[in-house]
Amino acid sequence: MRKSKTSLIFQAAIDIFSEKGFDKATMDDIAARANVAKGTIYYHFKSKEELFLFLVEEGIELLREGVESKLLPEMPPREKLELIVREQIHFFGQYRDFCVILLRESWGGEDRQREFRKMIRSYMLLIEEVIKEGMDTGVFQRVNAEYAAAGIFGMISIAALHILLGHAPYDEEVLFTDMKRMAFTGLLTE
Amino acid sequence: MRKSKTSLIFQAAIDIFSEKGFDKATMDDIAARANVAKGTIYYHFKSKEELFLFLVEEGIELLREGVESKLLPEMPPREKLELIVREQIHFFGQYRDFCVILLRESWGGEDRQREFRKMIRSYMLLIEEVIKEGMDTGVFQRVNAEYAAAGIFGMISIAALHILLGHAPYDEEVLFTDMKRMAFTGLLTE
Amino acid sequence: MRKSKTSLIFQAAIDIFSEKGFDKATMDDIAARANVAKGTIYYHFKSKEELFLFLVEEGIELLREGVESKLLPEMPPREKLELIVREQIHFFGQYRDFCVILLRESWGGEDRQREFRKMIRSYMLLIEEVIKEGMDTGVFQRVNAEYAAAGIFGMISIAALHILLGHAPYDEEVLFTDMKRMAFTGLLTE
Amino acid sequence: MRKSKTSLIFQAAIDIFSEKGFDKATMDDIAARANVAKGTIYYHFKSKEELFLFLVEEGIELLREGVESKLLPEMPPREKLELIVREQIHFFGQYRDFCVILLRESWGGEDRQREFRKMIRSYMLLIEEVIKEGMDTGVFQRVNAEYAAAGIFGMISIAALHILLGHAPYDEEVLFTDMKRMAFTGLLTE
DNA sequence: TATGAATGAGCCTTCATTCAT
DNA sequence: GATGAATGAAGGCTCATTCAT
Repeated sequence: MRKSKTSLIFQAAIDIFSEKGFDKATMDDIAARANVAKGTIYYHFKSKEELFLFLVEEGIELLREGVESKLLPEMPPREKLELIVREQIHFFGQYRDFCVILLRESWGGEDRQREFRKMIRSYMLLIEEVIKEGMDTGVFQRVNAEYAAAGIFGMISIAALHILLGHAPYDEEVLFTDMKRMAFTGLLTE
Repeated sequence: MRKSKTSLIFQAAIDIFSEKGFDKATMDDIAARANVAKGTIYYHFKSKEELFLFLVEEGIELLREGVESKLLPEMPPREKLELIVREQIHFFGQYRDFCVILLRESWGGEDRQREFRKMIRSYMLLIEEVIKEGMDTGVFQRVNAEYAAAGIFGMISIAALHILLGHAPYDEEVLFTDMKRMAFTGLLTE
Repeated sequence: MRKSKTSLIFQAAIDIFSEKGFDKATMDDIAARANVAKGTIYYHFKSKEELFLFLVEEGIELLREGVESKLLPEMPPREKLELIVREQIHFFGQYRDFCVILLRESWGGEDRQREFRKMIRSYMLLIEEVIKEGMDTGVFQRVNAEYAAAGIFGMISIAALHILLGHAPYDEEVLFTDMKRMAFTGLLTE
Repeated sequence: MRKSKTSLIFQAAIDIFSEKGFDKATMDDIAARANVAKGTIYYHFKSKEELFLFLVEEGIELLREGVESKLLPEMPPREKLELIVREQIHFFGQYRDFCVILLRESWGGEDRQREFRKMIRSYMLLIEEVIKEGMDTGVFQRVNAEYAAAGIFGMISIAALHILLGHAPYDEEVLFTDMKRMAFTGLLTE
């Protein structure tokens, strides 16, 4: 038996939570998927809430670190932003279910939701820094960097989910081309 | 007695659903907020699900019609898109709670969620049409209009929500300026 | 408008109660079937219980009076019993739904159920009297007349319902022949 | 702790269901009677319906098997029928509450009721077989065996219940004597 | 470590009954 | 006489959590 119980549960939780969302998912579901007794989950995680929080934390960290590790200091801002766009699109394709969770569970006034937004914010900050750098070096126009970062994150996220949850195949290349164009030059020809 | 029970319930439902989300909201909550007996809700709406669906339908319709009625056929596409950006930003400020609901409950595989995405799609189509018109007349670059529409909708939505749920005041003018710039010319100075 | 509201409700109640039984039937069902407002029922009957009681009373009275009026004093007991058997079989065929109600709602410790059994007992007494008369004149064997009356009532009732609720057609003639034989000579050939 | 929770619940369910009938009985009632939490019932039985079905299944099986196991192939049909009459009377005395349930809940068009009638039919078939055997060997008169079986079952059932729910004591011996006489020779002296 | 039986608070929904019109 | 909107008590069922083993 290679897998520890903890990671079995973790994997099962991702499956179930993304399939059903936080509220509709039950600990029974997760236990069954992980092939452990329900009590065992409580041995490894304090509560449903904690399990969920842990899971989302890991997910966002995966996205943030994945992008951050590829952002080399010497890259020009333009290249950095291009990389972010590409990576986020790729991440959404790869972790579709997690992304559904993220977009679903981050809005509202509960502590958990505030917590999630904080995590997302830590990712947005990456974008924000790049935008600021670009503005400072004169390659980017002057905008409110926070708004712009949120906008770019949202643009990619919603477009990606729109496709992933629709019927069309998820063509990363086309999506990347269009999202890059929108972010860089906008729609106007002139 | 000015207010009909139905509209009392309707208002209370918006409050509660946006505060707690569909699953956590209870019919008791809504009844209490509306100052009616729980049974009264069921006299006017068949179920929690139906009440919710009705509410979201109305909300999206309000957004869509509000925008559509202002889009005059003779406007140039550029002006149309500008109007859309402005209106959507205004709508989010005005119906913050409803918008939280919308962004929260539209992702996932349940029928209800699929239904919501269809409604959102009907709004996105407005944007899509304008983009297509712009591409045809040569003022907009050639992109996948569906992706672009989803992207613009997402950009505005997430940026708006980001502010609305944060601590800063919701400055529509600034947000409008930046979102318009992003949509039209993108970030690059050149 | 020939029909009084009262009788409209009465008819609807028979339909609904026999279709669904006392507990599953709702006042809404009955009101809808009778094409009156729900409040109207309460104008004519004090409660669901009372409506039901009234209805069962009428039904049993119909059976009892129907039989009693045909039992002429000068008939020999044997002929009387034969008539009872025939009439009860006919009644079950004609008022199948009501008979279902009767057999369904008469057993248990509630007041209503006790009341129903009293009504049934008033019918059984007809049978009991005939049996006693037959024993007195020597044409019937000596048995506990009360038990025998209950037995005959049950034999016909259950056999009739068995057929009526099964798939076979309700052949009154065959049933009558067999029930009469069982009651008069039993199964033994000798 | 001798009693398993399951059998505690089972016993409580018999009590409550026979006291109040299927519809009026509540899971709260049963839980209270069994001294378990309501959730515990649902841990052992999927639903109220299933609990009830299980209970009735067991009961009829008890009756059927009890009788069947005593019916030796070499017995003459007359002796077999006598045994059936005796056993059924005994069973009704012993499981009065269950018998109330049975007679109460078997009539109507719901699936559950149809299911119950099927179970009862399996018992009636025992009687039917004996009657057919008797007709074949010439000791019983020729009748519709199905009707006759239903009739005998009903005769005993209703007579037994009539006594059990009345005020008189349940004298099995007298009842047996009379029911046997009715089944074998009928009421006529000649 | 791991289990799974047991718990009980909480939720959606139904429906007999009332009452202002 | 008649209506139907409104009520609120009650019931079936779910599920996160606990705990004895």
